Amino acid sequence: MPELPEVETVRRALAPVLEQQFIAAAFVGRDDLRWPLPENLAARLLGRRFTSVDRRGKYVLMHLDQQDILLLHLGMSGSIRIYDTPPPLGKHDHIMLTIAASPTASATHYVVLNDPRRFGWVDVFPAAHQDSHKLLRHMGPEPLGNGFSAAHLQMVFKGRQGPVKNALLNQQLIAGIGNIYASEALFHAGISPRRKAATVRGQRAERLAAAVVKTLRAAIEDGGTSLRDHVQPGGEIGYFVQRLAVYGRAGQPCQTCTTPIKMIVQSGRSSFYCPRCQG
DNA sequence: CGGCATCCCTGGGAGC
DNA sequence: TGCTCCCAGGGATGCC
Repeated sequence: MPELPEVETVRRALAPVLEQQFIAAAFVGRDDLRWPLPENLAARLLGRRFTSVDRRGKYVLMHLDQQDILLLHLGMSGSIRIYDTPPPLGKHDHIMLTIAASPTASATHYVVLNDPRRFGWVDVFPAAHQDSHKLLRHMGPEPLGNGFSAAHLQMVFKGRQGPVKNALLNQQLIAGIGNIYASEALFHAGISPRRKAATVRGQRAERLAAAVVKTLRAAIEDGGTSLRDHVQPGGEIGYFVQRLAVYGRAGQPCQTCTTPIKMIVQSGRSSFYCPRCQG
């Protein structure tokens, strides 16, 4: 599922359910997802209190008492569901946290991580290590934060001979953009996905930066994009799928000029664009 | 360092 | 209906 907007919908759903609440029970159904889970994960989580729920790129960072962070990445097929009664666990429900107002109070919520392909991952580490964490330390700025601008894009694209589409997917340059929103942002900026990243400067960089921000914000408003796996934690689908201009629309008319949308493969991933508007 | 191919894994849909 | 094949929103890794 999950690019920045989908992960943000997860964060927004989790925050009010978790903050200042305790883990009264923890079920961990296997010892690895993409990588081995932290040893004794269930025991380490039991009795802990959540302080706040943040997001960084495509990661959810759940802050725990004792200055720890519970990190979650949903990979390609992961989803979080929140229930108020104990749900039956399915084959791919790997982790369930029982949430309560105190470690021994009766449950208020059940938070379940489902991930059929198991490309997701989970870690627990001291908050002090966040900046040095292997998976976080090289991540680029948040596109919806203060560190992102056309000037930033131009700077990180400088010298890059590869296509701008690939550069947008590079989490070290900008955090949180995945295959859907890379195509969408490029369409809204009127830039071909094949254009060499280094040539996105000046007005083009301005248009792209603005399109990235606008596209991501609109998708968050709609609860993300549901193609096959993504559901919001309350079970709602993400409605941005109805607003996709090019992604998944090969052969359909461009909404601006009616030219058929084209699909190409770049570094093994599909890209969609209008050959006329994004010449 | 940049760029590309490969790999991890399961399930859904297309095509026969 | 049932089988096979291909594809999928992620990123680490290793090779050139």
